[in-house]
Amino acid sequence: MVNKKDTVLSGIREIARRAKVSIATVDRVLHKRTGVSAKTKDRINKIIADLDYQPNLMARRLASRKVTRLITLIPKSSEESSFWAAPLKGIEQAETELLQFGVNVVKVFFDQDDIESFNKQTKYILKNKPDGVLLAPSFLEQAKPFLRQCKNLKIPFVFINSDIPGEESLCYIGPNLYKSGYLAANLVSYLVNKTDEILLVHISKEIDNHYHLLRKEEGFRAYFKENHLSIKIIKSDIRPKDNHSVEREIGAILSGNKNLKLIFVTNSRVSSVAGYLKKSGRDILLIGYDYLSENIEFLNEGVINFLICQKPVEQGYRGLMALYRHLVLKDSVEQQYFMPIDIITKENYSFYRN
Amino acid sequence: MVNKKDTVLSGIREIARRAKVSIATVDRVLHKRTGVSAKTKDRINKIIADLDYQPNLMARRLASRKVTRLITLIPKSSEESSFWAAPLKGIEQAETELLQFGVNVVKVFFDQDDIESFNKQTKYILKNKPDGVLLAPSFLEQAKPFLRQCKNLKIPFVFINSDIPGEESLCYIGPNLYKSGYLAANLVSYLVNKTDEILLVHISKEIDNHYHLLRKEEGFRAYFKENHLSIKIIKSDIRPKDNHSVEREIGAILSGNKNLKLIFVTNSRVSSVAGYLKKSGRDILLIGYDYLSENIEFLNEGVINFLICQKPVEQGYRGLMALYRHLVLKDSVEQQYFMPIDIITKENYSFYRN
DNA sequence: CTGAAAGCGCTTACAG
DNA sequence: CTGAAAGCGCTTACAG
Repeated sequence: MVNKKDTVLSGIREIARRAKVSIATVDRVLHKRTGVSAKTKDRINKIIADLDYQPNLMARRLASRKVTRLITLIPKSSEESSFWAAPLKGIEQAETELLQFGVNVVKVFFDQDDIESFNKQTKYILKNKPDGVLLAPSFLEQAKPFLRQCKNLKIPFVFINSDIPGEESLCYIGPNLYKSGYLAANLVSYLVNKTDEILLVHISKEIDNHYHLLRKEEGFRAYFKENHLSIKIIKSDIRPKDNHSVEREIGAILSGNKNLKLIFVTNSRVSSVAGYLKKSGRDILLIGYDYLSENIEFLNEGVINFLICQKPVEQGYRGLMALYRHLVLKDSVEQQYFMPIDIITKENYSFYRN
Repeated sequence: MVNKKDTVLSGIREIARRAKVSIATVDRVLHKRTGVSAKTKDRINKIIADLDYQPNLMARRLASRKVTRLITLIPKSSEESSFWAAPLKGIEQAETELLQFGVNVVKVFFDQDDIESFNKQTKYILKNKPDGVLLAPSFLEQAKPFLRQCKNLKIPFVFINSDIPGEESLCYIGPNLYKSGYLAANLVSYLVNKTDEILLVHISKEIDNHYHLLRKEEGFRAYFKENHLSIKIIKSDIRPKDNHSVEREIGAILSGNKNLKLIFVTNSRVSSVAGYLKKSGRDILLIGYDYLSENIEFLNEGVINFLICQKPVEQGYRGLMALYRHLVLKDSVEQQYFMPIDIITKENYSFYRN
C-alpha cells in the first residue's frame, strides 16, 4: 500500500525531501552556516521543528573529520599530597571515553609551591590555542591575566576544585567550601560537649593565597554561631616544611591545652596531625579532608575519625565532559556544579568510589 | 613519496588488505561467525592482534540494524514509600543514553504487597524473551523458578537493591546490607554513652520475607559485639497498616522506656517514627534510611539526625548499563558492585546527588 | 545560493 | 568458504 514515494525517510534526508532541497542545504542550516537564502532557511527550520529532528550523533561523528583540542592544567601530585592524582584519574577516564568522539586532550601540570611553573604552563596553553581549557586556579592573581587572554581568544575554560567567581568561566565544578566547613562543624557538634575546647588547623605554605582554607573556616565558625554553641575554638596556622615540623607545632599546642577534645584540619594534610596523635597516644578526636592512602591508613587505625571527601575523581571527569558538551554537543552546562560532601569513616571507606 | 599502495588504511580495511581477503571475511572472524576456513581465520586473528585493532563503535552501530531488547522489573513506587522512584529514574537515564545504541527498554512493575503481581510480570517477561532482564528480587521464593527459566533460555539477569547469592546473576548492584548496618552502629557509637539504651525498629508488612532488614540488623549488632560495647538494644518489629499504627506502637514502646537515647529504623519508613517524635516532643536521636522527600523534611527539621543512603538512582542506571556492556560491548562485568554507604545530614543533603 | 557525489568504518544480504 | 556492492545518516570538498 505504501509506495516508494510515500515512504518516510529518516533524518536529514526526510527534511530535504519535504523542503525540496538537497541534503547539503539542510546541513548548512543545521550548522548555521552561511550561504542559504533567508527564505529556504526559514522553510527548513520550520520542518526541523515540526519533525523534532534529533541528529544522529554517531553518523555525525563518523562523517566529520573535526577534532576538538582540550588542554588541562592542574597541580602535579606531589610527595606531600597525592590529592591531585584523583582529578587526573577522572580526566583520563573522560579522555578515554571522548577519544571516539574526536576529542584530543593534552595534560599539563604545575607545581603548587612554584608560581613560575604555573605561569610557564599558561603561556604554553596560549601558544597552542586549544578549543577549551580545564584548570585548577590555585594561584588566583596569576590566573587572572591568563583568563583574560582566554576570553579574548574566545577559549572557554572550566574551573575545578576551587572557583574564582566573576571570571566568566563556562562552569565551576567542585566543593562549596563554606558549606563543607559548615558540615564539619555539624559533625563536631555531635562529638563534643558545650564546654569542650577544639582546635582548628590550617596547614599550607601558601595560606594567605589559599582563600580555599579560609572559606572553610568561615563556614565552620558560622555553624556554631548560628546554632548558639559556645564551644571554644583555638586556631593554628602551620606553614610546614615537612610532616616533622607539623608534628612539632601540634605537639607544642597540645601541651599547652590539656583539655582539647577534637582537632579539625582544613585540608588533606590531616595525616601529619594523625602521625603526632598516634605517637603521643593522646585520645583526641580528629576530622580532616580527602581520601588519600595516608589518611585512610589512619582512619583505619582509628586515629582519624572522619574524613570529608568531595569526589576529586569526578571533578576531573565532569570538568572535561562539561567542555565536550559545550563545544561539541552545544548543550548548555550549569554554571556551578557543587560536589556532594561525603562523610567517610572506618566503616564505609572501602565502599567509597569517587 | 608515499604512493597510494603503501598508504595505511584504517580498521577492517587494513586488516583485509594485509590478509588478502575481503572485508566481509574479516567481519566474519571479528564476530566469530562460521564460514571461514581455519587457515584464513588464524591469519586474520594474528593480524588483528598485531594491529591491536579496536573496532569503531560508532560505525558499527550505524551500520547494524540490530536492536537489543531489555526488560526491567522493579516494585512500583507507592504511597507508603517513594523509594522506587529513584531506581526508576536511573533506569530512564540509562534508557535515554542507550537509545542511540540500539537498546530498547521495556519497564514493568509489581506491587511489593502482592506476590501475585510479581508472578504475573515474570510470566510476561518469559513470554517476551528479551535479551536481558534487570530485576529487584524482593520475593525470594517466587523469583527462583523465574530465574531458572531465564537460565534455560540463556537470558542474563542482573539484581539491584537486594541480592540472591548463588543464582548466577550477571551481577548484583546494591548495598552491602551487613556493612550498612555495621556503619549505622559505628555512628551510634559516637552518639550515645556506654550505659544508654537504644531501640532498633523494623517496619514492614513482610518482615519474615525481608532477609534485607535482618541482614542490616546482624551487621548493626555485630559492631557492638566486636567493639565490646554493651549498649542495651531493644528491638521492635512493626507490621503497619499505616503511619498512624506505627506511631501508636512507637508511642507504647517509648512510654515503657523512659531512658531511650536513640532509635535506629532499618529502612526508609523512618519518617513515620519521626512523625511521632515530632508530635510527642521527645528528644531522641533518630537514624534511618533513604533520601525520600518525607525523610528529608524531618532531617531538615532536626527530627531525623542521620539518613543512610545508597544511591538508588545509580543502582538503576548501572544495572541497565551492566546488561548493555555484557550484551553489546561483550565487556566483562564485576559480579558484585556494592554502592557506597552515604551519610546524609541536615547540612549536606542539598548536595547529595544520587 | 544550491546540489551531486564521495566517503567515514562498519554490517548485511546476495551471489557464486 | 569467499567477495562485490549497497547502505547506515551524516559531512565535506567541489562544481556551478
